Amino acid sequence: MKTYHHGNLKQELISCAFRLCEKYGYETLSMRSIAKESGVSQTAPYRHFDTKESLYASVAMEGFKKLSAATNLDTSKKVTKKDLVEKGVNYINFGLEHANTYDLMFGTAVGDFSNYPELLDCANDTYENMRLSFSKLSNDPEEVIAYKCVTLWSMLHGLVGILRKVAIVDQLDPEQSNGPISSATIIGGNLDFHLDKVITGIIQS
Amino acid sequence: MKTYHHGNLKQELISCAFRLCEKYGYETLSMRSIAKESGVSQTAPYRHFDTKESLYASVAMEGFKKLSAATNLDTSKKVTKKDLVEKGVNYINFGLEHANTYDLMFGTAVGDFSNYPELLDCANDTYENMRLSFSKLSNDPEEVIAYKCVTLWSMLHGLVGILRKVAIVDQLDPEQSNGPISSATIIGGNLDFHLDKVITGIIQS
DNA sequence: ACTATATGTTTACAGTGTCAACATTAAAGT
DNA sequence: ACTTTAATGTTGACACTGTAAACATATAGT
Repeated sequence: MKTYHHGNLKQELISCAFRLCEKYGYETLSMRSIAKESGVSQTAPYRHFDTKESLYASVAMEGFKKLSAATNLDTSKKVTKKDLVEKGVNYINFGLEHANTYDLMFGTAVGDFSNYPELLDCANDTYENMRLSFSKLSNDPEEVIAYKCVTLWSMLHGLVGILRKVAIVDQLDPEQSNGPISSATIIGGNLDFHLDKVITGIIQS
Repeated sequence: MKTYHHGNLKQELISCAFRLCEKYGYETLSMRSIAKESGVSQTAPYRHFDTKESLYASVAMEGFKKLSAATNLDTSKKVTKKDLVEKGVNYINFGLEHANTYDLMFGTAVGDFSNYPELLDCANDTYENMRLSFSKLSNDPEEVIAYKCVTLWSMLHGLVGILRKVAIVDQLDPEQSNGPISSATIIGGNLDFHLDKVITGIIQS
């Protein structure tokens, strides 16, 4: 049966947008297409989202929740280097497997997170957990922990970028051995090993 | 005097787009506005660029040229750690000062660089120079050098991201001392120091 | 039951990328 | 030098976009 009021449109729009984003990238998203996909009139979404950006913000938030779920450690228990490496691998994999969503989360689609406090909270959650993890791992003073967090997160975030678009290197000539070496060749099959090395370095720094 | 044929429209369009991109971000760019700004009809750009993306590609290329100019070392001379740090600082500063252009270069605006070989070359130039720099600095085998490059570039690229949008941390509660520490506080005023530490770590790895 | 509010629809507007048809000029071939 | 051709420009059109305004209907609070 079809009612005038949808009942759960907001959530439907978000998950619909999320789905489309994952598949085709956020740049191809349109308010109208999402509305149509949700079986509702073109402008219905505007009862729930002031602007397209605010829809983006909601989708990004979903992304951060999933990212947190994949990377957050249980900081009430003991934390080991191995834990960190494992979660680091998860981070990279999230970035690669949900590339389109990752772009939405870390790109320019949502201009200023502080306009969306809930999004800001979710986004911070990842960092905060990382901070706690590091503080469980050692007795470093606060600034050192912050330094290590920033370093690790930069590393992970940068690596996702490099391994994708910035993997210019791979596009060059993957088989030619005298050219620059493919980052995927180095890292691709050895992500664990690579991250272990990187994280070890950070911990000891 | 005003001639029917512009004479140098292609270059004009690129530099016009570049200017507008720097100021307002690539997302606000439109073919039509660029055409108008260049004093030419709406569809004139299509004589020089098949699609908007291909204009983006040209603008991104300009960006990579400037980035290279700011970061590339003279690899015919001796290379020191200090050189690397200096260029690393330049990289970060480029990312922060030309944030909008940086987004265009490393975001999703240009889907696949391999469709624009010249762009690909320019983009690779940065990495290639970094590779040469590292190889001048030590006698590491090729894979190790590649590893170090990837690590450093990830670090730099990630740091730019973190220090901008991803500086969620800073947006939280900048003055509250028990909250997460501001990445800008840690890094902002001490970029040289931070990078020195990071690069030292990478070199020794 | 009555009213206010939340949630939907229709219609409309200005702006977008891009295509097709046409106009003008510069370049190339004779 | 004259003609043909290709390069470069303009006009007009189309389907699509974000989003505002006016209107319709259902739900919640009194």
